[in-house]
Amino acid sequence: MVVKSREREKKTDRVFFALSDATRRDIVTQTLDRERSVSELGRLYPISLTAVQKHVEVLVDARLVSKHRSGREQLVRGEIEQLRRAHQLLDGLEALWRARLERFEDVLSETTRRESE
Amino acid sequence: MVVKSREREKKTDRVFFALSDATRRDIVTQTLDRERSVSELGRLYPISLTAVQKHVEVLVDARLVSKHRSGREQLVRGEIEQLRRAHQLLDGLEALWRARLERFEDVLSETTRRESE
DNA sequence: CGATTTTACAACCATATGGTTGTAGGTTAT
DNA sequence: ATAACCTACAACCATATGGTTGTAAAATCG
Repeated sequence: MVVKSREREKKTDRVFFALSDATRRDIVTQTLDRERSVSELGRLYPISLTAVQKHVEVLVDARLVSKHRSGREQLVRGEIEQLRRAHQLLDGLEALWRARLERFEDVLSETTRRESE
Repeated sequence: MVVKSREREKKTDRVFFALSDATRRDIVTQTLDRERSVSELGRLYPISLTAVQKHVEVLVDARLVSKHRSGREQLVRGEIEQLRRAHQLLDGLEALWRARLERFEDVLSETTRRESE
């Protein structure tokens, strides 16, 4: 049985929500490739550094990136685990759809068989 | 080259945003399995029917479900295409991460080779 | 026909979101 | 040392979100 604790659902909410903004998706892209400082990220987008900082915080809360300080810089690194969870969730939904498709195909072949009798 | 039109990005925003709410994810689950009327969905959750209607609208805008009228009922059906797009986007991100991992492993094996010399 | 079901939609409300500017405190470089 | 750089955070603002209740109009049932 699939367990859906409220806590787990909220975590999933945060992951999908974090990915629902193009700037944040790009930050994930950049930081999965290699670590970037917050100010480096700030130079990539036409918004204030504060806005970028907030986007990074949303991603940290969703565990899609992690931060660690190095001198005066805060380095951001993309993390894979929650992406995998989201991936699995989508897999589950697609499996449901395939099951529906198969039932539909069964009915169709039944009908075809009867028609050819 | 990956083309990122603003229109496409907004579409992606809507898909991930629609999936960032547990009730909406459940509606997708239910309607991928089989069609459900809006009122039928309304009975599944501890919120008003109006709230459920709004959730369905968000999902329709994201093209994660479609609606068609049958008599007085509005039937909702889960759609697979946008789920697949989201799936592919996650695949792309995971591929980036794997590339980073491989570069890291290369450096590591270089180091190991030198150490054993 | 009259009652019930199902949907639609407006109006309202509290809170969240995504952006801004301004202030300030560490860290590094010249 | 002092200037430049990087980050943190408060305060503010407009709009979006997720919920509510209430009203009303089709469609179906008995």
